[in-house]
Amino acid sequence: MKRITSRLEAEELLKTRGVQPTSQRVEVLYRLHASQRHLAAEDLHECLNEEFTRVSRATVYNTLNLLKSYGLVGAVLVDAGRILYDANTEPHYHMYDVETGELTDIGCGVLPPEALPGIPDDRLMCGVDVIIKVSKKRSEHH
Amino acid sequence: MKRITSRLEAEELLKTRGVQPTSQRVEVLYRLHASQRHLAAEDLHECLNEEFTRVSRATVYNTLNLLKSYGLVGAVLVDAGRILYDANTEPHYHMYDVETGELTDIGCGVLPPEALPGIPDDRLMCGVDVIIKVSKKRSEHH
DNA sequence: GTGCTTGCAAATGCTTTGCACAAAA
DNA sequence: TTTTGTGCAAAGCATTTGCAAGCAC
Repeated sequence: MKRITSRLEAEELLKTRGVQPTSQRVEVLYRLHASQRHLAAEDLHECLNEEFTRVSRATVYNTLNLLKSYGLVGAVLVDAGRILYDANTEPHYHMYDVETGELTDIGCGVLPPEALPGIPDDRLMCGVDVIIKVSKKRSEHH
Repeated sequence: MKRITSRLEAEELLKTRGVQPTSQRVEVLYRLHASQRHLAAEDLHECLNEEFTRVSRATVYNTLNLLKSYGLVGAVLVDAGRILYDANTEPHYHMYDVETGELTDIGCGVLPPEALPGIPDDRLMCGVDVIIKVSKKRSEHH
């Protein structure tokens, strides 16, 4: 995937998609790419206000929703009530470590999304979310 | 999949798994199977109190968590902050209609979970959640 | 000046928790 | 009697929303 490495690139990307590149949007998009990880809105809010920047919580949430609606970021659901955002917008899968909470990308090379089973003719696939849950040892009750 | 069709069967199932079959647990498990759909805790709470039964909200939530921890029900995340429960505990995928919110099971016949890509040697796969998002028409910005 | 953006604080919505009461082992 | 389960109301948390102030074109 093409990862953004500067604020300038982020700005360019926003422009080419017709999104007004405000400083907050540039910053959110840039930081998500820079982090190389999957971040919750709250993580981003913290990390943005650590340094110079000052972006409100509401703007972080709104910006992430906006970016998502333009397909500029991806969203992953692992826990209920917690959205993780992903700079990688190409089709791919996720590996979620149940014990550590670690979330890693897995390329979908060997298993392209088109290979997935039976979508009705009158529907268009508009995304596939795959989360492979793993752990070090099998969890068994008692 | 083996679908439970009576409260007696639900009770038996709980017993065989070592879960004390209280009337509330039997009822929750039975109703989830009977509904043939994916239900949120809130849906179940409503549907349980429509008829004779009287089960508190907390008990519905606690019971669903308990059943899930015993692998007796499955949980599906489509929206953030909303867990849908699934009587079908066999490996399978889900088709989620982005427009209607409809969630349908898809068998994983043509694509067994074991076929999924690169899980590290030191990890055991303990589940795969696949959600295929579909819509009638492709959503595009402007 | 008009229209989009931002920030704050309040509201929302789903889920969890603490604690007292009830039931079962 | 000791353990386990239930119900209520309150708390928790992530996210959304309403509205006023700020910017940009």
